[in-house]
Amino acid sequence: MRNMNVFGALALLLADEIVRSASAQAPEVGPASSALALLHHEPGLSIRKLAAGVALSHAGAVRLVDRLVAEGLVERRGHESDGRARLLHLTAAGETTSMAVLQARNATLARALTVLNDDEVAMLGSLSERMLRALLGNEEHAYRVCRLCDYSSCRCCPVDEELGSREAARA
Amino acid sequence: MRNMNVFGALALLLADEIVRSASAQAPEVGPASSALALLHHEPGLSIRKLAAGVALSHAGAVRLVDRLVAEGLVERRGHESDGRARLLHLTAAGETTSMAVLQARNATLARALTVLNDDEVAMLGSLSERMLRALLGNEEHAYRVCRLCDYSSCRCCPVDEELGSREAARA
DNA sequence: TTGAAGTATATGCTCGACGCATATATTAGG
DNA sequence: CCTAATATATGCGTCGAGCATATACTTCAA
Repeated sequence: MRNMNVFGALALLLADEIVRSASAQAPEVGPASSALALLHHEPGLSIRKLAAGVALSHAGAVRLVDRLVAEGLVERRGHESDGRARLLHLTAAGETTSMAVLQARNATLARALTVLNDDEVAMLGSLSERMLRALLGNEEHAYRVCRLCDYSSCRCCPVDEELGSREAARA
Repeated sequence: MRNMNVFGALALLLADEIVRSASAQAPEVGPASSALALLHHEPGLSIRKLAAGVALSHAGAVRLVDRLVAEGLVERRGHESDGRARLLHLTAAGETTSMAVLQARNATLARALTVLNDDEVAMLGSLSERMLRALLGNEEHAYRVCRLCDYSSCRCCPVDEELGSREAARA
């Protein structure tokens, strides 16, 4: 019970600090930093998917993109075959800001792990991966979970693997 | 690097789910659930301390308490010697709601730990405690970190211990 | 080919939570 | 007592969010 409480408190502390440090690099607090990170990972995202990834209503996502476009960080491009769709892309400035967001998140996590040695980090990673896989929901949920992840440094993302293996299990 | 990413994603997932499940028991989303949990742990809290605990401005905390009072969950009592201060207390209904909030948080955490055996939970707790102590800031920060903790089931709270040992080290 | 239903995005409107600055009440110190 | 400090409350404006609806486009069927 005490272990559970301690772990829960750490999760809250870390998540707060991750979100805080990440959004300090974005033009506004809230979901903007997640949006920039998601667009870095998956350029050409639609508004709908973005809305799911940042846990906003569709209208909220439209307004968020409006603001990011006004800031010069994002641009709406037309879809070549579907005239309704807009492909969201980061501008050069958006890429820079997005990298700063990811960097801030990584620094926060790295700071937390400094008190552990390599073996302990590996152990923590292993335990975390099992919990992560067990708690993972559908694809929309996966978007939200990885909304601030640094994909470029995450080989064999367990979230993707887990979704893939479930898909395979259904066949 | 992969371990770090996985751990960070898990922290985000867990914190989101903890906050979501806890605030589902409160009359509104946002800091209300934290306020109820904090008041359960420390009856007679002042508005100022509450504001720090839920990361709100002073004015925001006043309005939050206004709403909780209107819901019949909290009451403002006068301080016996200081006429300025108000002692915040949970009503009977507030206690009930607060217990539901803590219960929801505990259930979420328990669900995450089901994939680990006892030894692994102990290991996770040990690693978490070291990170928690290292990342802990001042007393206000401690209030925020423990804002959803179930103190009644957390013997020897490492946050209190850590703050105490630092105090002792200064003497 | 045309019309209805479905999908993707955008907007009008309103609400409500928040913060800043300020006001009120009370205490403490000189 | 008078001033400064402390604890709480309020006037006011801002802004992000959601609901409902509008617009644009695609798909499918008759």
